[in-house]
Amino acid sequence: MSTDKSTATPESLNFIEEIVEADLASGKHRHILTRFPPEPNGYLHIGHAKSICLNFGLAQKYGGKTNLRFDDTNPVTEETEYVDSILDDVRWLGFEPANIFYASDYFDQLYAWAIQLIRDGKAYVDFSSPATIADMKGTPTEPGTDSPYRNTSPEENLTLFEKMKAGAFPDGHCVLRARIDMASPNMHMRDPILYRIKHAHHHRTGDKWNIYPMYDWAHGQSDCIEGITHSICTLEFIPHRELYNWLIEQLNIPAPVPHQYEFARLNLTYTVMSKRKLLQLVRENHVRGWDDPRMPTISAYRRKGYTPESIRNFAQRIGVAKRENLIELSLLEFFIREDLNKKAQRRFAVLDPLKVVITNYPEDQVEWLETDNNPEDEHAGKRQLAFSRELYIERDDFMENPPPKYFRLSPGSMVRLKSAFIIKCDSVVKDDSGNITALHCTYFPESRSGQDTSGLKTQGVIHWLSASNAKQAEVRLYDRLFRVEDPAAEEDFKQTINPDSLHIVENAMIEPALAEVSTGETFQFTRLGYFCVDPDSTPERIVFNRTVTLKDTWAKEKTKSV
RNA sequence: UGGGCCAUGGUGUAAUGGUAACACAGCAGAUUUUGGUUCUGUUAUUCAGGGUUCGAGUCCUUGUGGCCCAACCA
Repeated sequence: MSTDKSTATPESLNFIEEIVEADLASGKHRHILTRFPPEPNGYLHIGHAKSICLNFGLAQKYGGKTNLRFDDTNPVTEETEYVDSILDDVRWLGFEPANIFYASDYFDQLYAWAIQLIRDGKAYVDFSSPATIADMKGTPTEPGTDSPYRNTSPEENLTLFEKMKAGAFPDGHCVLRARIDMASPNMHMRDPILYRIKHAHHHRTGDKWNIYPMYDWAHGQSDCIEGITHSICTLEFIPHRELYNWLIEQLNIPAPVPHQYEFARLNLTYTVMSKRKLLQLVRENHVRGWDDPRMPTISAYRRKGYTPESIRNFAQRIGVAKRENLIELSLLEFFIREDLNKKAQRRFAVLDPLKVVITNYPEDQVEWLETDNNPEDEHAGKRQLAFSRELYIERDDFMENPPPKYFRLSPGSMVRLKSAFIIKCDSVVKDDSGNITALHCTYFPESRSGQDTSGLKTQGVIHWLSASNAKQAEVRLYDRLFRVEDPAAEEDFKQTINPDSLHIVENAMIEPALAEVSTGETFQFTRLGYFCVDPDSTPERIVFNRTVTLKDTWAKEKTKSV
């Protein structure tokens, strides 16, 4: 459904769309081909979602295609488990790659090209130690120095490289370097390493290779092989672009060659996004796994109850630019509320039950009252709610000494039980320690929802459950994982972990209608928030995750008065 | 401090030399049998100095500030 707004306002393009349109208009490219190139060494996060939406979105908008390419050039960090999860996540977001490729598909071609470079005197085998190579690299303000191996003849280099490939040398014994410029102001041009020796098992090529290409010697070349037109990556790769272009030039690839463009990665408040930090959270058990709903991974958002639409809308809204940014989490939450408000059926659940006895209601009577499944969706239908003498309400929907503007129950006050009756609180029942254990109320039979002739008015409307009909469930309430807006900026981000990021309600009360649900189903618990059925659920025990709370202006009001 | 990238409300993103706009957040109100939703109103922005121009967020220049680059990671 396209709104008038999107078509009426003149369309503004992000800088990459402008480039694409210019390239299409000039005839440089007839079709575009983008790629999403994750390294399969971890789970995808919301920052990757931005890149996925950008790359696939561009292709959809301009009639092109997008490849998924696993950048698997480092066998010691990469695993098939990650490959599978990445593909799942891309598809869940709603995108289907035109092709699924692996950088390792191109190892033979890369090797052949390396030989070409050596023959042309543009690459050499260096036996210097890692420390020596680092020393010779110089510093950003001082030029580097030439390696003693820099002028080895192409013939000898060919032999040496052959031996590297054949496994004649142990790990780290030597490397293949491009012969460029040890005095370049760009550190990446100071004879970068192209191949290193790793006698490691690769998740796809097995034990075939003893040498593996570095990122710079795989990425642009893979782009060439696939015919990528626009190779889009994040800002920190800007210094690599000169090398990206240089390596392509040396290979005499026919035009048009791919071009690298860079955009600013996504940062979210109260979130860390680096794979290293996320891995740490998992390894050190600060969370229950990669898909723990407190994580910013795509699989975690899915488990938490986020929809693909909400994430795509979010990605669209935050835009694409080259400026460092820190997006407020509230924007992401806005999009999931917006989506779920239209889609999620409403149900009653009481997380912290307080018993209410309707003293003027017959002991054994149960009546069924009708309520909307979703007031935002006329096609969502209705359901029946059991009403009886003993009910549960939310404990914080009652206050013995209410502050001003408190619309809920308090001694002597009245409140509407949603879709049911108005009740009045007559007395409070306490145990020996003074804890409130129940409320005695009376109801007004003529105030029945939809046929109210009582003439009574209440400001407050609360949800409730018939005690004898309610079932139990586990409900997991999540809060932000970090206490500070930008945990990555801290000396130690783990010091800012929020100790209360997970609150488990073992015995929440739910409508009987919620007893039969399946994993992934999403509901709005009226007045509480959106909740999603967790895969930990069993037929005996349903587990819900809170996706996001509802906006709560009363909570805000409370903090104001304090 | 060698090189590079960037600078617009609280947060993001537009405005392509011609009235600084959109979304979120905030605030106020209306509606509401969810303190939800919806609707209305509202606060608040061009890093600084100089220059070009009838006119500059935009072009030039000098500063300032932030980020990136010295992994056999990607």
